Amino acid sequence: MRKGLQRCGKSCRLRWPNYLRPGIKRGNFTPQEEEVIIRFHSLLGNRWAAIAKIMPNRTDNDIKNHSHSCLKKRLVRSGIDPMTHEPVVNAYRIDPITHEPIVKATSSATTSSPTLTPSSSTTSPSFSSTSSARLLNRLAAGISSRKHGLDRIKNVILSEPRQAFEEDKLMISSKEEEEEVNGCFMEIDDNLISTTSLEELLCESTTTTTSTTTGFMAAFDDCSLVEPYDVYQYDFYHEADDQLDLFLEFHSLGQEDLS
DNA sequence: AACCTTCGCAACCGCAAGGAT
DNA sequence: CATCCTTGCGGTTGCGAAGGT
Repeated sequence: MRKGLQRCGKSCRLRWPNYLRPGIKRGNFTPQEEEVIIRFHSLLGNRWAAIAKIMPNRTDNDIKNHSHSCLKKRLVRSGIDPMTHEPVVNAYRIDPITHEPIVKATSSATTSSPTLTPSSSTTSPSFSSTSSARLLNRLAAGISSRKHGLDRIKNVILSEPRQAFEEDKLMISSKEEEEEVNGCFMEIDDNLISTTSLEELLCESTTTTTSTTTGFMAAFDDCSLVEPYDVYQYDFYHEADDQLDLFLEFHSLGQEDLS
C-alpha cells in the first residue's frame, strides 16, 4: 500500500538508510575520510557496505558515489589503478615501427619498488605484481597449513623478503608465459595470478584466480574468515609495515564487526 | 543569453540470501 | 519442500546544478 506516496515500498525502505536515518553525516568528505575509503577499498574491493561499517556516519551509497565520482579519478591521475590500487606500470606493448617496448602508463607515485624493465623480455616485467603473488603464496601456504600465526608470517616476510621472493613459485598460465617470452604483449594483473598454494587455501572458490571481486573465502584460525585478496594486498615493496598493520586492523574488525 | 558538458547526488534496478508460511 | 516476502547489497541511471563555450 502506498499511503498516498508516489513511491513503492522498496523506494521508501531505501530512503531511510540512505537519507533519513538520524546521525548520517552529509557534506564533503574530509581528506582523512577519503584516505580511509581508499585504503579499505584496496583491502575490501567494492564492498561498500563493509566500508560503511568502518565509517558509521556515512552511508554505503555516499561512499560508493564519492568513490565513483572523485576518488577513482584522483587515483587515475596519480597513476594508480583504482581497482587494484597498484601503480599502473605493469603493461606494455611493442611499438610496431620501432619494435621497442612502449610503456603504456607510468606511475607518478614515488615508490621504492623495483620498476618495469621493458628492455628485458625474459625477466618478469612486473616485479611488483609477481612479488605480491609470491608473497601471497608464502602467506597462503602458512595460513592454510596453520603452521604459523600471523606474527610468525610477518617476521618471515618482513625480515627475509628477498628470500621469500626467491623461494616461492609463481604459476602463470602458459599463454602468458609464452607471450612474455615472445615479448609481443604482456599485461599482468591480478587475474593472471594463480597459485597452487592458493588453490589449497581455498575452501570455496568459483575460479582459480584472485581478483578484487572474487569472493574467495579461506578458513583462518578458528571460525573467522579472511579473503586471500586481502592477503594479496601485502606487498612488502609497498609500505609493508603499514599494509600489514592495516590488514591486522581489518582482520580484527572482521572478527568483531564484519563477519 | 543559449547551449552544451560535467559533476554530484539520490534513486532505481536486479540479484541473492534468509526467514516465514 | 516449495513458494512468497523481506532485506541487503552493488551496479547503474536520471536529473538538477554548476561551469564552460
